[in-house]
Amino acid sequence: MTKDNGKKIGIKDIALKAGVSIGTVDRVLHMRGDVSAATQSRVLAIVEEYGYTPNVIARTLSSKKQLKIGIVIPDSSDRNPYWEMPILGISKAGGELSRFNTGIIEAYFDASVEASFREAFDKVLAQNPDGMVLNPVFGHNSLEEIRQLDEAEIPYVSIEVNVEGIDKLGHFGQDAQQSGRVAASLVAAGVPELSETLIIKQTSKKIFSKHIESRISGFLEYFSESSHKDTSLQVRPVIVEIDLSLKGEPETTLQQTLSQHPDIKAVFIPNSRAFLFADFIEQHNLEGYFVVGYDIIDQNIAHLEKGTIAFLIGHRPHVQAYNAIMALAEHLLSGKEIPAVNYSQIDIINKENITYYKNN
Amino acid sequence: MTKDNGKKIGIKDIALKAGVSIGTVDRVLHMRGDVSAATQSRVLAIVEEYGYTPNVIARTLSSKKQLKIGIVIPDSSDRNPYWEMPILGISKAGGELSRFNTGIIEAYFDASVEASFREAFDKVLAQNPDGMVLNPVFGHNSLEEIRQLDEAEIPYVSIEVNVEGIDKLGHFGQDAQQSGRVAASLVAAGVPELSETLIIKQTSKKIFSKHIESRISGFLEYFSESSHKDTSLQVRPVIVEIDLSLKGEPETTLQQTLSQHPDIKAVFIPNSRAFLFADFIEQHNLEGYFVVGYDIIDQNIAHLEKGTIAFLIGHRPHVQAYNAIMALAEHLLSGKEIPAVNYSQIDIINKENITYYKNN
DNA sequence: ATAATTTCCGTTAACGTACACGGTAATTCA
DNA sequence: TGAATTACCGTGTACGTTAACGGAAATTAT
Repeated sequence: MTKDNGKKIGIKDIALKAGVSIGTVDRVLHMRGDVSAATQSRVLAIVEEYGYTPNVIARTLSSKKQLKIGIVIPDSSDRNPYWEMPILGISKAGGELSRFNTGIIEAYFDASVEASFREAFDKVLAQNPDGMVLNPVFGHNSLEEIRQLDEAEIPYVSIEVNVEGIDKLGHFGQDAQQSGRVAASLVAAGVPELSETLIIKQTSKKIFSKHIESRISGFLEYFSESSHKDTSLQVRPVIVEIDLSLKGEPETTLQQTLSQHPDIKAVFIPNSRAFLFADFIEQHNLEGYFVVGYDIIDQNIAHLEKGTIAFLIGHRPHVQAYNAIMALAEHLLSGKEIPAVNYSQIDIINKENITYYKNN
Repeated sequence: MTKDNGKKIGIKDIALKAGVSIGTVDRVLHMRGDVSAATQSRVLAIVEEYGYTPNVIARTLSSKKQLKIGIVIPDSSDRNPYWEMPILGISKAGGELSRFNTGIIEAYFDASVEASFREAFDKVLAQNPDGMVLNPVFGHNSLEEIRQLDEAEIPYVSIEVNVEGIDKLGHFGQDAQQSGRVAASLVAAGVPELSETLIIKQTSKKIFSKHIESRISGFLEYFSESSHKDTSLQVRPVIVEIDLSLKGEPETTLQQTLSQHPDIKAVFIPNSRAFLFADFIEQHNLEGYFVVGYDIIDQNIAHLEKGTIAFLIGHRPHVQAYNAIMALAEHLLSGKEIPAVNYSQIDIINKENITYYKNN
């Protein structure tokens, strides 16, 4: 299709071939008008034929205005330490992009207060970003804000939460269902005589936590499959919901549940709070629970190293954020397409390989 | 230390502050001489004071000569499909670096023929690379070649095999000992009543396979630790060595070993040939072996999905190659330091999470 | 003392792109 | 028909750096 005779073609070459000046080529390339239909098509034909792509380096050097990428994600100062992770990816991306004269505008919101999302969103939008990265934890409730981007023709990508029906360039997240299956496979391999399995959910009306449900669904799906039918009969999920905002929780519910279900051997916690259960069994000197949780945060790491948690599932939130930003930047800088769905890897982590997952 | 009043300083600003022309600044920056000691120190003082770092973008655009990074690694057309993996990382790095006007010169050698290393090495060296990435599988036997780099003052990094005593900028590899421990931890968790464990080595006199030994060492170490003393008594490693170049192997040795040791439940294969054992037990309709192997190559993936292999350990050879090249490029382009040792993550892979490890 | 070198340094043209600014035709208006 | 638009396009400068070129001053040689 495109001619690939060695060198890549430049705006100057196009001008030469089309018999016009580089100014004219620039005008058609940027659709700034003032070009006759004839020359325009002539230039475009050459662009097409030689597969011209702008030299990002030269463009960066020339362009005085810096590209701005806005980011709206939950605050890590929140009680949930999970939100610290994407920030690492943001810094990394910011560092690499700074030399391309593109800056990052970040604003954080309280994931438990819906109004704070709008606030952070507007704050970023006010600075006229050229593109945005969102973690729309409130899902469809934030549609009104997101629509503004469509109107202003600001391209955006989402991370973590995939909201259907919005006009995003792409989504960067996890395959939650599959990660539940991974957790299940570890339980299946690690607990020889499976009986009751405890699954702990967290009550939270606000946040869009579809992926928590998907993880559980994947977990149960695994055992319901033909190849594990023999074990599935014995899995007997015990699903409890705990409202951490209540005083005395999770103590009360855990104590009650464990005494009522003495056969529980495996515990699956489909969110980043596995350490709470681990804290509990540690304080009560309980043993013999095979605990599988999510996310590489300090509290979980500590228990992994002590052996209270057997496995953690990770999905690289920092890489998700990094990839989202870089993909958006590449799109903005050189028009590269972004795949609709970008799932990150599902990592299996235990005491022995945690070391190399810690700081990146 | 360095002044950070907003804008980053440029060569022009330095010239202004020092009361000289940009030509002079450029001369001291590049140590091209023809500058009096007085002005030189004056310029350097300002460079120091304002923490000047060259603009890589402008440099790339200006510099007519392209940077060349040489790569010498084993050939993937060899019988060992493992060597295909780093190549993926090389292509990725090559793509990203092409816009910085830096090219990659690759040469492959036969990992079973020592002379071929010298050949590939010389081929790359003849093209005067500005830096090199080596996989010195023959270890100290290649010292003679590597010394040439020191003499020619060509910086280099190593991947996979860490040869002591050479003046490399850094090494990109795996913590083989620790990955053996990871394998052991999976066996410990997955096989309830451990007894004899088969460890299969491959005879090979040529290649520098220290890491294979380290993997085994890590594997055994895990069970010998206090916390697993109870099980360790039963692990009883059965280590066999197979020479694949012999006719009838590995069939003969495997058949013999398995019949002699009926108690074997777990099999640890510290190289990428786990699929050979899996092929064997599949053909003979054997069951009940918990197989842990290395490397995400097609043959292993197939068995992972069928269940013949329980777990694979991965260490991202493509990322290693990618990181090595990028670090070297950053060093060459902007003088960034390279850590002495860079270990990649140790991935635990089973049937459920293999999907997202396949194509990257 | 004059010529021939050195030593030291400034000027300038790239690199590929962006964009403001003029300028020349063709067209329309009076 | 002459003036005022409009449509279209070229020129020039800038971005930060590299590096060739050349020129003035200082030094050495004759």
